[in-house]
Amino acid sequence: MDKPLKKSRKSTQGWKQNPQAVQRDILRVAMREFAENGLSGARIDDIAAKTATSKRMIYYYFGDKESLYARALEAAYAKVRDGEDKLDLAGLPPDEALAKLVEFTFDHHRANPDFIRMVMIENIHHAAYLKQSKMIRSLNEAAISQLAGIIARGQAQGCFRPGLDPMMMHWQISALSFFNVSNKPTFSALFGPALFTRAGQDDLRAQAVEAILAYARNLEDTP
Amino acid sequence: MDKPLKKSRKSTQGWKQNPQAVQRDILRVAMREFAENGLSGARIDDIAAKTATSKRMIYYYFGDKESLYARALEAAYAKVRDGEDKLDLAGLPPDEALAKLVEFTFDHHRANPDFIRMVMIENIHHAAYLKQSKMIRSLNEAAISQLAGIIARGQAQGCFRPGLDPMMMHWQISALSFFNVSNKPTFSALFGPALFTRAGQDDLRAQAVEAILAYARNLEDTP
DNA sequence: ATAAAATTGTACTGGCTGGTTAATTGCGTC
DNA sequence: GACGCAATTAACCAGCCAGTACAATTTTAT
Repeated sequence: MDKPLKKSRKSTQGWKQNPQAVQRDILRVAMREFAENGLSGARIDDIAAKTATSKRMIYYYFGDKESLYARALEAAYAKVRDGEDKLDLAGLPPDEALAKLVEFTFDHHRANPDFIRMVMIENIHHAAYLKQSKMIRSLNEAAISQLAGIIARGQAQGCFRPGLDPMMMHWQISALSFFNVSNKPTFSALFGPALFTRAGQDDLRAQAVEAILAYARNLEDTP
Repeated sequence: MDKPLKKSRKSTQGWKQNPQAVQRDILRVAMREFAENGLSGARIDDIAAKTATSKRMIYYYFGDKESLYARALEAAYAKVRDGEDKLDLAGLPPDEALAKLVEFTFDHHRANPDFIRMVMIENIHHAAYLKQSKMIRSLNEAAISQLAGIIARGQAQGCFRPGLDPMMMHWQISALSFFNVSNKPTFSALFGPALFTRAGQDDLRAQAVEAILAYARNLEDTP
Protein backbone atom coordinates (compact mmCIF):
# COMPACT_ATOMS: atom_id res chain seq x y z
CA MET A 1 0.00 0.00 0.00
CA ASP A 2 2.28 2.74 1.27
CA LYS A 3 5.34 3.35 -0.78
CA PRO A 4 8.26 3.20 1.59
CA LEU A 5 9.72 6.45 0.33
CA LYS A 6 10.23 9.54 2.34
CA LYS A 7 6.57 10.17 1.60
CA SER A 8 5.69 10.12 5.29
CA ARG A 9 3.41 12.91 6.32
CA LYS A 10 5.94 15.70 6.34
CA SER A 11 6.82 15.52 2.68
CA THR A 12 3.21 15.65 1.51
CA GLN A 13 2.45 18.68 3.53
CA GLY A 14 3.66 21.41 1.24
CA TRP A 15 2.27 19.85 -1.92
CA LYS A 16 0.05 21.75 -4.16
CA GLN A 17 -1.12 18.55 -5.75
CA ASN A 18 -2.87 16.22 -3.38
CA PRO A 19 -4.59 13.37 -5.21
CA GLN A 20 -5.95 11.61 -2.16
CA ALA A 21 -7.51 14.72 -0.76
CA VAL A 22 -9.04 15.47 -4.14
CA GLN A 23 -10.56 12.03 -4.32
CA ARG A 24 -11.89 12.26 -0.80
CA ASP A 25 -13.37 15.62 -1.62
CA ILE A 26 -15.07 14.24 -4.71
CA LEU A 27 -16.47 11.26 -2.82
CA ARG A 28 -17.76 13.45 -0.03
CA VAL A 29 -19.66 15.67 -2.44
CA ALA A 30 -20.76 12.75 -4.62
CA MET A 31 -22.25 10.95 -1.65
CA ARG A 32 -24.32 13.94 -0.70
CA GLU A 33 -25.50 14.52 -4.24
CA PHE A 34 -26.37 10.90 -4.93
CA ALA A 35 -28.08 10.60 -1.56
CA GLU A 36 -30.13 13.68 -2.32
CA ASN A 37 -30.97 13.07 -5.97
CA GLY A 38 -30.44 9.42 -6.74
CA LEU A 39 -28.22 7.93 -9.41
CA SER A 40 -30.06 9.27 -12.43
CA GLY A 41 -31.08 12.47 -10.66
CA ALA A 42 -27.59 13.51 -9.64
CA ARG A 43 -25.63 15.67 -12.07
CA ILE A 44 -21.93 15.28 -12.59
CA ASP A 45 -21.67 18.98 -13.32
CA ASP A 46 -23.33 19.79 -10.02
CA ILE A 47 -21.01 17.47 -8.16
CA ALA A 48 -18.05 19.05 -9.89
CA ALA A 49 -19.28 22.53 -9.05
CA LYS A 50 -19.47 21.74 -5.36
CA THR A 51 -16.00 20.27 -5.39
CA ALA A 52 -12.72 22.10 -5.09
CA THR A 53 -11.74 20.45 -8.36
CA SER A 54 -13.19 19.99 -11.83
CA LYS A 55 -15.41 17.61 -13.74
CA ARG A 56 -12.48 16.26 -15.66
CA MET A 57 -10.92 15.09 -12.41
CA ILE A 58 -13.99 13.08 -11.55
CA TYR A 59 -13.62 11.14 -14.76
CA TYR A 60 -9.88 10.95 -14.29
CA TYR A 61 -10.21 9.24 -10.91
CA PHE A 62 -13.53 7.42 -11.16
CA GLY A 63 -14.08 6.61 -14.79
CA ASP A 64 -17.78 7.13 -15.17
CA LYS A 65 -20.91 8.06 -13.28
CA GLU A 66 -21.83 4.55 -12.24
CA SER A 67 -18.39 3.81 -10.85
CA LEU A 68 -18.48 7.03 -8.91
CA TYR A 69 -21.86 6.05 -7.51
CA ALA A 70 -20.56 2.62 -6.52
CA ARG A 71 -17.59 4.18 -4.76
CA ALA A 72 -19.82 6.71 -3.03
CA LEU A 73 -22.00 3.86 -1.79
CA GLU A 74 -18.98 2.14 -0.33
CA ALA A 75 -17.84 5.38 1.22
CA ALA A 76 -21.25 5.75 2.86
CA TYR A 77 -21.00 2.29 4.37
CA ALA A 78 -17.46 2.90 5.51
CA LYS A 79 -18.49 6.10 7.18
CA VAL A 80 -21.27 4.56 9.27
CA ARG A 81 -19.05 1.67 10.19
CA ASP A 82 -16.80 4.08 12.01
CA GLY A 83 -19.60 5.08 14.33
CA GLU A 84 -20.65 1.58 15.15
CA ASP A 85 -17.88 0.34 17.35
CA LYS A 86 -18.65 2.95 19.93
CA LEU A 87 -21.17 0.58 21.40
CA ASP A 88 -19.98 -1.49 24.33
CA LEU A 89 -22.32 -4.12 25.67
CA ALA A 90 -19.83 -6.23 27.55
CA GLY A 91 -20.81 -7.00 31.11
CA LEU A 92 -24.42 -5.92 30.77
CA PRO A 93 -27.15 -8.38 31.57
CA PRO A 94 -28.76 -9.71 28.37
CA ASP A 95 -32.00 -7.77 28.54
CA GLU A 96 -30.20 -4.51 29.19
CA ALA A 97 -27.73 -5.28 26.44
CA LEU A 98 -30.55 -5.90 24.01
CA ALA A 99 -32.34 -2.73 25.06
CA LYS A 100 -29.18 -0.73 24.64
CA LEU A 101 -28.52 -2.29 21.25
CA VAL A 102 -31.95 -1.32 20.01
CA GLU A 103 -31.59 2.20 21.32
CA PHE A 104 -28.20 2.55 19.75
CA THR A 105 -29.36 1.24 16.40
CA PHE A 106 -32.34 3.54 16.43
CA ASP A 107 -30.19 6.57 17.20
CA HIS A 108 -27.45 5.59 14.83
CA HIS A 109 -29.85 5.34 11.91
CA ARG A 110 -31.30 8.66 12.83
CA ALA A 111 -27.89 10.26 12.94
CA ASN A 112 -27.03 9.12 9.41
CA PRO A 113 -29.87 10.08 7.10
CA ASP A 114 -27.64 10.32 4.04
CA PHE A 115 -26.58 6.74 4.52
CA ILE A 116 -30.21 5.71 4.85
CA ARG A 117 -31.02 7.52 1.63
CA MET A 118 -28.19 5.76 -0.15
CA VAL A 119 -29.58 2.42 0.96
CA MET A 120 -33.07 3.44 -0.15
CA ILE A 121 -31.71 4.37 -3.54
CA GLU A 122 -29.78 1.17 -3.72
CA ASN A 123 -32.98 -0.75 -3.01
CA ILE A 124 -34.64 1.08 -5.86
CA HIS A 125 -31.86 -0.28 -8.03
CA HIS A 126 -32.48 -3.79 -6.70
CA ALA A 127 -29.14 -3.60 -4.88
CA ALA A 128 -27.35 -3.95 -8.19
CA TYR A 129 -24.28 -2.04 -7.03
CA LEU A 130 -24.24 -3.33 -3.48
CA LYS A 131 -24.11 -6.87 -4.79
CA GLN A 132 -20.85 -6.14 -6.53
CA SER A 133 -19.11 -4.74 -3.49
CA LYS A 134 -17.00 -7.23 -1.61
CA MET A 135 -16.03 -4.61 0.92
CA ILE A 136 -19.46 -4.14 2.33
CA ARG A 137 -20.58 -7.63 3.17
CA SER A 138 -18.13 -8.13 6.00
CA LEU A 139 -19.48 -5.26 8.09
CA ASN A 140 -22.90 -6.69 8.62
CA GLU A 141 -21.96 -10.11 9.81
CA ALA A 142 -20.61 -8.54 12.97
CA ALA A 143 -24.06 -7.20 13.77
CA ILE A 144 -25.58 -10.66 13.55
CA SER A 145 -22.97 -12.39 15.67
CA GLN A 146 -23.14 -9.68 18.29
CA LEU A 147 -26.87 -10.19 18.52
CA ALA A 148 -26.44 -13.95 18.55
CA GLY A 149 -24.20 -13.58 21.56
CA ILE A 150 -26.75 -11.56 23.47
CA ILE A 151 -29.49 -14.02 22.65
CA ALA A 152 -27.40 -16.99 23.69
CA ARG A 153 -26.55 -15.39 26.99
CA GLY A 154 -30.15 -14.52 27.63
CA GLN A 155 -31.35 -17.99 26.84
CA ALA A 156 -28.70 -19.63 29.02
CA GLN A 157 -29.85 -17.38 31.80
CA GLY A 158 -33.49 -18.20 31.21
CA CYS A 159 -34.76 -14.67 30.65
CA PHE A 160 -35.10 -15.03 26.85
CA ARG A 161 -37.35 -17.54 25.24
CA PRO A 162 -35.97 -20.36 23.13
CA GLY A 163 -36.22 -20.31 19.35
CA LEU A 164 -35.06 -16.75 18.78
CA ASP A 165 -33.30 -16.22 15.46
CA PRO A 166 -30.56 -13.58 15.38
CA MET A 167 -31.04 -12.68 11.76
CA MET A 168 -34.77 -12.28 12.18
CA MET A 169 -34.29 -10.18 15.24
CA HIS A 170 -31.82 -8.03 13.38
CA TRP A 171 -34.36 -7.68 10.61
CA GLN A 172 -36.91 -6.49 13.11
CA ILE A 173 -34.62 -3.99 14.80
CA SER A 174 -33.47 -2.70 11.43
CA ALA A 175 -37.00 -2.39 10.17
CA LEU A 176 -38.08 -0.11 13.00
CA SER A 177 -34.91 1.95 12.94
CA PHE A 178 -34.70 2.26 9.19
CA PHE A 179 -38.35 3.01 8.52
CA ASN A 180 -38.26 5.76 11.09
CA VAL A 181 -35.81 7.66 8.91
CA SER A 182 -36.66 6.47 5.43
CA ASN A 183 -40.39 7.06 5.60
CA LYS A 184 -40.45 10.18 7.68
CA PRO A 185 -41.45 12.40 4.74
CA THR A 186 -44.49 10.44 3.61
CA PHE A 187 -45.51 9.41 7.08
CA SER A 188 -45.47 12.92 8.42
CA ALA A 189 -47.17 14.19 5.27
CA LEU A 190 -50.00 11.75 5.92
CA PHE A 191 -50.25 11.77 9.70
CA GLY A 192 -48.70 15.00 10.80
CA PRO A 193 -45.38 15.73 12.46
CA ALA A 194 -46.28 14.47 15.94
CA LEU A 195 -44.13 11.36 15.78
CA PHE A 196 -41.08 13.28 14.68
CA THR A 197 -40.84 15.81 17.41
CA ARG A 198 -38.33 15.23 20.15
CA ALA A 199 -40.97 13.73 22.42
CA GLY A 200 -42.47 11.63 19.65
CA GLN A 201 -39.12 10.16 18.73
CA ASP A 202 -38.36 9.35 22.34
CA ASP A 203 -41.66 7.54 22.58
CA LEU A 204 -41.09 5.65 19.37
CA ARG A 205 -37.69 4.54 20.47
CA ALA A 206 -38.98 3.39 23.83
CA GLN A 207 -41.80 1.58 22.09
CA ALA A 208 -39.36 -0.16 19.77
CA VAL A 209 -37.32 -1.33 22.73
CA GLU A 210 -40.46 -2.48 24.47
CA ALA A 211 -41.72 -4.45 21.49
CA ILE A 212 -38.41 -6.20 20.89
CA LEU A 213 -37.97 -7.03 24.55
CA ALA A 214 -41.53 -8.16 24.98
CA TYR A 215 -41.02 -10.48 22.07
CA ALA A 216 -37.74 -11.88 23.33
CA ARG A 217 -38.66 -12.26 26.96
CA ASN A 218 -39.50 -15.61 28.43
CA LEU A 219 -43.00 -15.42 29.86
CA GLU A 220 -42.37 -18.42 32.09
CA ASP A 221 -39.58 -16.51 33.70
CA THR A 222 -41.13 -13.57 35.50
CA PRO A 223 -43.86 -14.87 37.81
CA MET B 1 -69.17 14.61 -11.81
CA ASP B 2 -71.37 12.78 -14.31
CA LYS B 3 -72.88 14.97 -16.95
CA PRO B 4 -76.55 14.11 -17.05
CA LEU B 5 -76.60 13.73 -20.81
CA LYS B 6 -77.40 10.63 -22.75
CA LYS B 7 -73.80 9.70 -22.06
CA SER B 8 -74.85 6.56 -20.22
CA ARG B 9 -72.92 3.52 -21.28
CA LYS B 10 -74.71 2.80 -24.54
CA SER B 11 -73.73 5.98 -26.31
CA THR B 12 -70.06 5.55 -25.60
CA GLN B 13 -69.96 2.07 -26.90
CA GLY B 14 -69.41 2.59 -30.61
CA TRP B 15 -66.66 5.15 -30.16
CA LYS B 16 -63.42 4.81 -31.89
CA GLN B 17 -61.87 7.37 -29.61
CA ASN B 18 -61.88 6.49 -25.97
CA PRO B 19 -60.11 9.16 -23.95
CA GLN B 20 -60.70 7.60 -20.57
CA ALA B 21 -59.31 4.26 -21.62
CA VAL B 22 -56.32 5.99 -23.16
CA GLN B 23 -55.65 7.88 -19.94
CA ARG B 24 -56.02 4.76 -17.85
CA ASP B 25 -53.63 2.98 -20.16
CA ILE B 26 -51.08 5.76 -19.87
CA LEU B 27 -51.36 5.85 -16.09
CA ARG B 28 -50.98 2.11 -15.83
CA VAL B 29 -47.77 2.12 -17.83
CA ALA B 30 -46.48 5.30 -16.20
CA MET B 31 -46.93 3.84 -12.77
CA ARG B 32 -44.87 0.81 -13.63
CA GLU B 33 -42.14 2.86 -15.25
CA PHE B 34 -41.89 5.40 -12.46
CA ALA B 35 -41.97 2.66 -9.85
CA GLU B 36 -39.16 0.88 -11.63
CA ASN B 37 -36.95 3.83 -12.57
CA GLY B 38 -37.91 6.76 -10.40
CA LEU B 39 -38.96 10.20 -11.55
CA SER B 40 -35.71 11.22 -13.20
CA GLY B 41 -34.92 7.69 -14.35
CA ALA B 42 -38.17 7.09 -16.19
CA ARG B 43 -38.32 8.03 -19.87
CA ILE B 44 -41.40 9.51 -21.45
CA ASP B 45 -40.49 7.85 -24.71
CA ASP B 46 -40.32 4.48 -23.00
CA ILE B 47 -43.66 5.02 -21.36
CA ALA B 48 -45.15 6.02 -24.68
CA ALA B 49 -43.69 2.96 -26.39
CA LYS B 50 -45.34 0.63 -23.90
CA THR B 51 -48.66 2.34 -24.33
CA ALA B 52 -51.24 1.73 -27.01
CA THR B 53 -51.02 5.44 -27.78
CA SER B 54 -48.34 8.02 -28.48
CA LYS B 55 -46.13 10.46 -26.63
CA ARG B 56 -48.19 13.31 -27.94
CA MET B 57 -51.17 11.95 -26.01
CA ILE B 58 -49.27 11.87 -22.76
CA TYR B 59 -48.60 15.57 -23.06
CA TYR B 60 -52.09 16.24 -24.25
CA TYR B 61 -53.67 14.65 -21.20
CA PHE B 62 -51.06 15.19 -18.52
CA GLY B 63 -49.15 18.29 -19.47
CA ASP B 64 -45.64 17.40 -18.39
CA LYS B 65 -43.58 14.70 -16.79
CA GLU B 66 -44.01 15.86 -13.22
CA SER B 67 -47.76 16.06 -13.51
CA LEU B 68 -47.83 12.58 -14.96
CA TYR B 69 -45.76 11.38 -12.04
CA ALA B 70 -48.09 13.03 -9.56
CA ARG B 71 -51.08 11.40 -11.20
CA ALA B 72 -49.36 8.03 -11.29
CA LEU B 73 -48.67 8.36 -7.59
CA GLU B 74 -52.33 9.01 -6.93
CA ALA B 75 -53.26 6.09 -9.14
CA ALA B 76 -50.96 3.85 -7.13
CA TYR B 77 -52.64 4.89 -3.91
CA ALA B 78 -56.08 4.47 -5.38
CA LYS B 79 -55.21 1.00 -6.57
CA VAL B 80 -54.10 -0.27 -3.17
CA ARG B 81 -57.08 1.31 -1.52
CA ASP B 82 -59.29 -1.01 -3.49
CA GLY B 83 -57.70 -4.03 -1.91
CA GLU B 84 -57.96 -2.74 1.61
CA ASP B 85 -61.63 -3.00 2.35
CA LYS B 86 -61.54 -6.73 1.93
CA LEU B 87 -60.55 -6.97 5.56
CA ASP B 88 -63.37 -7.64 7.98
CA LEU B 89 -62.56 -7.56 11.65
CA ALA B 90 -66.04 -7.14 13.03
CA GLY B 91 -66.98 -9.59 15.73
CA LEU B 92 -63.45 -10.80 16.39
CA PRO B 93 -62.02 -10.51 19.88
CA PRO B 94 -59.49 -7.66 20.07
CA ASP B 95 -56.33 -9.72 20.13
CA GLU B 96 -57.43 -11.80 17.17
CA ALA B 97 -58.52 -8.68 15.34
CA LEU B 98 -55.11 -7.10 15.91
CA ALA B 99 -53.31 -10.24 14.83
CA LYS B 100 -55.39 -10.45 11.69
CA LEU B 101 -54.81 -6.78 10.96
CA VAL B 102 -51.05 -7.22 11.18
CA GLU B 103 -51.14 -10.29 8.98
CA PHE B 104 -53.29 -8.55 6.44
CA THR B 105 -51.08 -5.46 6.36
CA PHE B 106 -48.00 -7.57 5.98
CA ASP B 107 -49.49 -9.53 3.08
CA HIS B 108 -51.02 -6.52 1.47
CA HIS B 109 -47.71 -4.70 1.34
CA ARG B 110 -46.08 -7.77 -0.09
CA ALA B 111 -48.71 -8.03 -2.77
CA ASN B 112 -48.13 -4.48 -3.96
CA PRO B 113 -44.42 -3.98 -4.53
CA ASP B 114 -44.93 -1.30 -7.16
CA PHE B 115 -46.88 0.78 -4.71
CA ILE B 116 -44.13 0.34 -2.13
CA ARG B 117 -41.57 1.47 -4.67
CA MET B 118 -43.61 4.55 -5.47
CA VAL B 119 -43.68 5.43 -1.80
CA MET B 120 -39.94 4.85 -1.53
CA ILE B 121 -39.38 7.15 -4.47
CA GLU B 122 -41.69 9.69 -2.99
CA ASN B 123 -39.70 9.61 0.23
CA ILE B 124 -36.56 10.26 -1.77
CA HIS B 125 -38.32 13.37 -3.03
CA HIS B 126 -39.18 14.37 0.53
CA ALA B 127 -42.83 13.63 -0.23
CA ALA B 128 -42.98 16.76 -2.36
CA TYR B 129 -45.71 15.40 -4.62
CA LEU B 130 -47.61 13.52 -1.97
CA LYS B 131 -47.96 16.73 0.02
CA GLN B 132 -49.82 18.34 -2.82
CA SER B 133 -52.37 15.59 -3.21
CA LYS B 134 -55.62 16.19 -1.41
CA MET B 135 -56.97 12.88 -2.61
CA ILE B 136 -54.53 10.72 -0.73
CA ARG B 137 -54.77 11.98 2.80
CA SER B 138 -58.26 10.71 3.43
CA LEU B 139 -57.38 7.07 2.87
CA ASN B 140 -55.00 6.75 5.73
CA GLU B 141 -57.12 8.17 8.46
CA ALA B 142 -59.35 5.14 8.19
CA ALA B 143 -56.43 2.91 9.11
CA ILE B 144 -55.81 4.86 12.29
CA SER B 145 -59.40 4.91 13.44
CA GLN B 146 -59.80 1.22 12.72
CA LEU B 147 -56.82 0.52 14.88
CA ALA B 148 -58.07 2.91 17.55
CA GLY B 149 -61.28 0.91 17.68
CA ILE B 150 -59.48 -2.36 18.22
CA ILE B 151 -57.29 -0.86 20.92
CA ALA B 152 -60.26 0.66 22.72
CA ARG B 153 -62.12 -2.63 22.70
CA GLY B 154 -59.08 -4.47 23.97
CA GLN B 155 -58.50 -2.02 26.75
CA ALA B 156 -62.14 -2.06 27.83
CA GLN B 157 -61.89 -5.80 27.97
CA GLY B 158 -58.65 -5.69 29.94
CA CYS B 159 -56.50 -7.72 27.59
CA PHE B 160 -54.59 -4.70 26.21
CA ARG B 161 -52.48 -2.48 28.35
CA PRO B 162 -53.36 1.17 28.88
CA GLY B 163 -51.44 3.94 27.15
CA LEU B 164 -51.37 2.46 23.66
CA ASP B 165 -51.28 5.04 20.89
CA PRO B 166 -53.02 4.11 17.63
CA MET B 167 -50.75 6.20 15.43
CA MET B 168 -47.65 4.77 17.00
CA MET B 169 -48.94 1.27 16.67
CA HIS B 170 -49.76 1.94 13.04
CA TRP B 171 -46.23 3.24 12.58
CA GLN B 172 -44.87 0.02 14.01
CA ILE B 173 -47.03 -2.26 11.92
CA SER B 174 -46.22 -0.24 8.81
CA ALA B 175 -42.51 -0.29 9.57
CA LEU B 176 -42.34 -4.06 9.68
CA SER B 177 -44.57 -4.57 6.66
CA PHE B 178 -42.98 -1.86 4.56
CA PHE B 179 -39.37 -2.65 5.31
CA ASN B 180 -39.97 -6.27 4.41
CA VAL B 181 -40.67 -5.22 0.85
CA SER B 182 -38.65 -2.06 0.46
CA ASN B 183 -35.36 -3.41 1.78
CA LYS B 184 -35.54 -6.90 0.43
CA PRO B 185 -32.84 -6.28 -2.20
CA THR B 186 -30.16 -4.92 0.10
CA PHE B 187 -31.08 -7.14 2.99
CA SER B 188 -30.91 -10.32 0.97
CA ALA B 189 -27.73 -9.10 -0.72
CA LEU B 190 -26.15 -8.74 2.70
CA PHE B 191 -27.62 -11.67 4.58
CA GLY B 192 -28.70 -14.14 1.97
CA PRO B 193 -32.15 -15.06 0.73
CA ALA B 194 -33.22 -17.13 3.74
CA LEU B 195 -35.74 -14.59 5.06
CA PHE B 196 -37.43 -14.24 1.72
CA THR B 197 -38.28 -17.82 0.99
CA ARG B 198 -41.82 -18.95 1.60
CA ALA B 199 -40.92 -20.35 5.00
CA GLY B 200 -38.85 -17.33 5.97
CA GLN B 201 -41.64 -14.95 5.12
CA ASP B 202 -44.13 -17.00 7.10
CA ASP B 203 -41.80 -16.82 10.07
CA LEU B 204 -41.28 -13.10 9.71
CA ARG B 205 -44.96 -12.48 9.55
CA ALA B 206 -45.62 -14.62 12.59
CA GLN B 207 -42.84 -12.83 14.39
CA ALA B 208 -44.27 -9.46 13.51
CA VAL B 209 -47.64 -10.50 14.88
CA GLU B 210 -45.97 -11.83 18.01
CA ALA B 211 -44.00 -8.66 18.62
CA ILE B 212 -46.99 -6.38 18.19
CA LEU B 213 -49.22 -8.53 20.36
CA ALA B 214 -46.56 -8.98 23.01
CA TYR B 215 -46.26 -5.24 23.14
CA ALA B 216 -49.99 -4.59 23.32
CA ARG B 217 -50.91 -7.32 25.75
CA ASN B 218 -51.62 -6.59 29.35
CA LEU B 219 -49.25 -8.62 31.44
CA GLU B 220 -51.52 -8.31 34.48
CA ASP B 221 -54.25 -10.06 32.54
CA THR B 222 -53.08 -13.59 31.89
CA PRO B 223 -52.18 -15.25 35.17
C1' DA C 1 -74.97 19.41 -42.97
C1' DT C 2 -71.78 22.23 -40.58
C1' DA C 3 -69.23 24.48 -37.28
C1' DA C 4 -66.84 23.95 -33.10
C1' DA C 5 -64.35 21.19 -30.06
C1' DA C 6 -61.76 17.32 -28.87
C1' DT C 7 -58.30 14.04 -30.17
C1' DT C 8 -54.31 12.20 -32.65
C1' DG C 9 -49.99 11.74 -35.86
C1' DT C 10 -45.57 13.50 -37.70
C1' DA C 11 -41.73 15.77 -37.48
C1' DC C 12 -38.87 18.54 -35.12
C1' DT C 13 -35.89 21.36 -31.59
C1' DG C 14 -33.07 23.15 -28.14
C1' DG C 15 -30.86 22.66 -24.05
C1' DC C 16 -29.00 19.62 -21.00
C1' DT C 17 -25.49 16.23 -19.67
C1' DG C 18 -22.30 12.34 -19.68
C1' DG C 19 -18.17 11.90 -21.51
C1' DT C 20 -13.80 13.28 -24.35
C1' DT C 21 -9.68 15.55 -26.77
C1' DA C 22 -5.79 17.74 -26.29
C1' DA C 23 -2.80 20.81 -24.29
C1' DT C 24 -0.48 22.30 -19.65
C1' DT C 25 1.52 22.16 -15.16
C1' DG C 26 3.70 20.05 -11.13
C1' DC C 27 6.93 16.71 -9.23
C1' DG C 28 10.51 13.28 -8.39
C1' DT C 29 14.67 11.24 -10.59
C1' DC C 30 19.00 10.85 -12.97
C1' DG D 1 18.03 20.65 -16.29
C1' DA D 2 15.91 17.37 -18.91
C1' DC D 3 13.08 13.44 -18.88
C1' DG D 4 8.91 10.81 -17.57
C1' DC D 5 4.86 10.41 -15.30
C1' DA D 6 1.01 12.00 -12.53
C1' DA D 7 -2.22 15.58 -11.93
C1' DT D 8 -4.89 19.33 -13.79
C1' DT D 9 -7.25 22.62 -16.86
C1' DA D 10 -10.20 24.40 -20.45
C1' DA D 11 -12.85 23.84 -24.36
C1' DC D 12 -15.55 20.90 -26.72
C1' DC D 13 -18.87 17.23 -28.56
C1' DA D 14 -22.61 14.03 -29.61
C1' DG D 15 -26.63 11.94 -28.23
C1' DC D 16 -30.45 12.02 -25.49
C1' DC D 17 -34.87 13.53 -24.16
C1' DA D 18 -38.55 16.63 -22.42
C1' DG D 19 -41.41 19.25 -24.69
C1' DT D 20 -43.57 21.63 -29.16
C1' DA D 21 -45.51 23.26 -33.85
C1' DC D 22 -48.69 22.28 -36.88
C1' DA D 23 -51.82 19.94 -39.22
C1' DA D 24 -55.08 16.21 -39.79
C1' DT D 25 -58.89 13.66 -38.24
C1' DT D 26 -62.78 12.36 -35.35
C1' DT D 27 -66.66 13.44 -32.38
C1' DT D 28 -70.31 16.32 -30.58
C1' DA D 29 -73.61 20.08 -30.76
C1' DT D 30 -76.89 22.49 -33.36
